[in-house]
Amino acid sequence: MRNSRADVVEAALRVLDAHGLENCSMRRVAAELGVQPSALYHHVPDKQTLLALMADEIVRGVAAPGAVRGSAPGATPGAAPVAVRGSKAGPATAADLCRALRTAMLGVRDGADVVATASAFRLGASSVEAALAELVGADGARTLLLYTFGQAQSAQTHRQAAAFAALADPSRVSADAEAEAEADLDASFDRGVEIILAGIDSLR
Amino acid sequence: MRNSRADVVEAALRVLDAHGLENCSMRRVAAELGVQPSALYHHVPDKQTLLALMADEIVRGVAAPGAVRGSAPGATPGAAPVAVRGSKAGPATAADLCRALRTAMLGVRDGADVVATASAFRLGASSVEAALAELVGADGARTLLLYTFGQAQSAQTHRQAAAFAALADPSRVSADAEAEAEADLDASFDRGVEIILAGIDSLR
DNA sequence: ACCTGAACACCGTTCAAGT
DNA sequence: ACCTGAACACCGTTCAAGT
Repeated sequence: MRNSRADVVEAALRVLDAHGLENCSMRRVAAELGVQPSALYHHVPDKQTLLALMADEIVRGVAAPGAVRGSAPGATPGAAPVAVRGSKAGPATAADLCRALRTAMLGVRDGADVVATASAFRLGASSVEAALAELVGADGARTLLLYTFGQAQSAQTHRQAAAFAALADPSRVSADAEAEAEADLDASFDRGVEIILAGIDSLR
Repeated sequence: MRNSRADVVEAALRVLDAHGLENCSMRRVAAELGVQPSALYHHVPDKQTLLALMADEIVRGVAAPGAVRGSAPGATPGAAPVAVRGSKAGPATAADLCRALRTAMLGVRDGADVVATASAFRLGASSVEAALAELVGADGARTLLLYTFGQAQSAQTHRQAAAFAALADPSRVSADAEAEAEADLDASFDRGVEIILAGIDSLR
């Protein structure tokens, strides 16, 4: 047995993070595994399904202080495992969950696009939605979730544009300015979450 | 003079609406115009730019009860012109603007994806953002806008999944059920906007 | 079960050349 | 200015055949 489905998803995430969604082709994933393109179709029916599996992997582990779904204790092979802030079995807040989801999506190149495209209809991030719903109700959960998607996508697109601009003109790009822009994006996200939470409270 | 840049954008939007983003290739757009693929590069530097122009066209006219930017009075050739509700020169509310933006994106197949991908960094929908900011402030505007993006994308993805399911099994799909699902999505969107507006008010 | 090799019908983009 | 024709380096997916 040479490769498993998990190997394929892992390799695909490596290619995604290194080369972006645009260049994350079946052929490149196959090359990453040292295998012919056609071999992938033994593990996965098509590219769309592979993208959905990648999205699941990116988002996996976000909604879980204690009650995870199906992950073996030691084996977390995919993207960086994201811990919910203050995850000492303490009750995570809705804001924590949203931040963790955002961090997970921003942790892989084009991760927000992959998750937004693949997961919105097939659930995917639905364990997060369920956790949020328990804290703030169904409507609030959905609002927070969709805002988080939109903001992550926007932040990631901004990031790429900045990277592209830096490539074209490296004259006046400091690491400081980059970090500052990133901090602005983070702060903007937090303010949005604050607004939504205030709205949920005031309508309760 | 055979074709203008506007002709190319128009043709591309026709192909998009008919065949979806996945099949909206430069070669198909060229075929739609009865021209060789290479001819497009006389009007547009690359596909990414064409997508950005399409996004602008989809969103054009949304933020405009009176003060439009650059559209000649009679000529609106692109996608369906979207009027803001109660657009009798009356002051559009923030909710109206968000609904109009959503309607514009949902009006073209995969429109939300095109706008979200192409416009987030290059502004694009920024005239809408400016109009919203005047009504609810910068943070509120951004929150509403990103929520609207996320919700429209999710709604559109749902729609496609439903269409796909109907193709696979047309046995029990009523037009009623379809309309009902659509109405649910609309209502869910409105509740999200309500929450955000309440949050903006309560933090003011 | 897992993979190779070859093929099919496509892509975006470039570039010389025509009118 | 606008377009053609040909080419280059790619795609996703299928399918017979190997082990």
